[in-house]
Amino acid sequence: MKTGRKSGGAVSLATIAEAANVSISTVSRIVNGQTHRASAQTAERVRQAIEELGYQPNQIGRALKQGKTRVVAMLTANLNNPVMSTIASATEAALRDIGYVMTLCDTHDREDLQDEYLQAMRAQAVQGYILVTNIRSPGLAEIVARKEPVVFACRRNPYKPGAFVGIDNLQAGAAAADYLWSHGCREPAVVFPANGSAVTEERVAGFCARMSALGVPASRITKAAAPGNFHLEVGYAAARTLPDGAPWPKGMLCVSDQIAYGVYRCARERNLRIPEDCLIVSIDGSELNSWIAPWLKSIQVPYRDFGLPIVEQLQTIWNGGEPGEVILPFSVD
Amino acid sequence: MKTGRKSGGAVSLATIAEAANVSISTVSRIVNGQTHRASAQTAERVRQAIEELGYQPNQIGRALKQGKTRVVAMLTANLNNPVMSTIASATEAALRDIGYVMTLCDTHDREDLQDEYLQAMRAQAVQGYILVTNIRSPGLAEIVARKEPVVFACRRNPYKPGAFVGIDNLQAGAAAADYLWSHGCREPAVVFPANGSAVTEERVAGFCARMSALGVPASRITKAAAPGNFHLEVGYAAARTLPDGAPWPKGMLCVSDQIAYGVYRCARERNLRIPEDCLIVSIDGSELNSWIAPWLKSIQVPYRDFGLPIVEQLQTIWNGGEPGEVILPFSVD
DNA sequence: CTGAAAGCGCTTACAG
DNA sequence: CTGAAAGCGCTTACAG
Repeated sequence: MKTGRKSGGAVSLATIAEAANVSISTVSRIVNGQTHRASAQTAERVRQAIEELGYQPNQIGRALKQGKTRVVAMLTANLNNPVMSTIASATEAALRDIGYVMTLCDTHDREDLQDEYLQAMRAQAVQGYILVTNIRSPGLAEIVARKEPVVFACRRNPYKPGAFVGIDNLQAGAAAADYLWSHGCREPAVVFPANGSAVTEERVAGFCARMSALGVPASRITKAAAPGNFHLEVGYAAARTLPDGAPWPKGMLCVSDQIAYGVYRCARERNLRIPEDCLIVSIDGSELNSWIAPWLKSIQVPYRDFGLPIVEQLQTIWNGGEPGEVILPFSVD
Repeated sequence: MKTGRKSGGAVSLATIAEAANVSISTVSRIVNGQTHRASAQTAERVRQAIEELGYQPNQIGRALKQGKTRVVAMLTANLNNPVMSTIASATEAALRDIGYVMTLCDTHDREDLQDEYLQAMRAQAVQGYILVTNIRSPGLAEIVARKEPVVFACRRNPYKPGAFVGIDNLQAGAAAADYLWSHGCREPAVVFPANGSAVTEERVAGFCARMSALGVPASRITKAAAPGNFHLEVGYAAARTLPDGAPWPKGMLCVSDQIAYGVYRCARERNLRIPEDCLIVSIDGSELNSWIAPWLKSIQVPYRDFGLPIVEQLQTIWNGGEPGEVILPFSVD
């Protein structure tokens, strides 16, 4: 009886087959749970060999044959933003539950990096793409045109309607307006990125529309904006456009938590007390706020709950279905 | 002349070979840059076909043949911790620069999840593992025993010496002691996880040793600890063990930024002013501090610089070398 | 119940 | 300079 194992070689189906004195086909079937297609004896012998030799199926071989890698790529604009890392870890857990692995790429909001990763992931033959806060890019356009399975989170597919998980940003902006209004604020400000995405634009629009409905015309809303991709710096720079010396508006919407943090820094530099001098509302609801940003009122977006619907959308696409939009509820308190 | 492409099939080497009327071998060589091994004409014809048909090499086929996937797995305890996400994004960039892809897994500091991911990554035939803040687990012990390429960051390999990237935690603790001492603190406190890792233990030990050398005996150092994995909550719970009503120590080392945030919450609840009532020093130096935690003095660990040495260690291992420890400098201001 | 064979996409001696 | 062939580890009709 041979040792059943080439020295140095990894443990493969062939190793097990030899050890258990059966064909590769038989081992394969048993490994894949088609245990009833073999005699109890054979199955047992194979199981023993697997146990003894510590066999684990090589997914590369499997992937090549089946054309399915069980790998999904997530591209995100900035891992250091808690919004992204929360979505990432939630999605990863949901994928793991269905036996998939997630590869995570940080595009730094750069078109060239987004395309580079898209291409690298394609070369890895991933089975799907998840774009969290995408930007337009030739590579993305191509992926969409090729009808690859792709789900968008936070920001919609910029090229055509399709799978999306997010919140109603207009409503979130409106909720911020309600909150400030109910706290007596009649001349609010709104802080946002000058060259912002649809997301921030909608939040601003929803805010202004609701304020208007409440009797506060757009002319009485101070707009503070600044260019840039990184919201911390955008918030800071935007706040600095408010006249120094003059009092700030009594209430303010910052379109993201990070923007609010940036504004806070500026407020500190100007010796303003938050929230006494200016009530700041933002949208995101990062977990960290309750620990170190108690001065911030942040509308909670359930990013942790994005994972499941994202994966469900992916499955819908894989099954040939037509994915739609999943709009999750935010909460104000 | 045929169309050169099976309908529905993906573009493979064979597609290109047929289109350019050469053998698969030839296309393969050209794709891999062995362009001098073909005539200029042939090379040109192949290049054209590749261009026209949009061919991209399938890494799965390549991986199966070569036994190299160009994928590396990173396992991290908690993606939501900025420390981890910073290391992750830095490492990913460094890997990308050498043509590798990184898969990121969040173990939530759980032994079972760590092992599950280790196994999944092995099945994906990754070429190496990077463990950021590992914990002991049977699967990890096995990986180490099998001598798989593995690099540890922050926490050392618990099973034997080897590749490691981190800082000198004893010295960092000592630096914190110096800082508090130089600010007049003679009866400090130290806050840490009760069942902490070697990292936090060393920081505490370094702190106490230096304090002792400065003439502050261990008996005059208040120890506040609490169990748990999540430092925010650990810090909060530990701070609550300090007697309410009584004044806090004038200075305090929190072994991580997150611990400090937890302590801060408790301080707020007790109407203490930070840093006026208690000067808090921590170790990590997260970027966010300057924005929303100006009250915190944090010793900076250059997590962003971990990426390169981590990748270099991996390369050393791949090349059969003996990796050592890379100890990076922290900075106090 | 079981096995031989083809083939997924690629690389790599080897032969010409 | 170029191609035929073997083989990486797996799955899957197909035949017995």
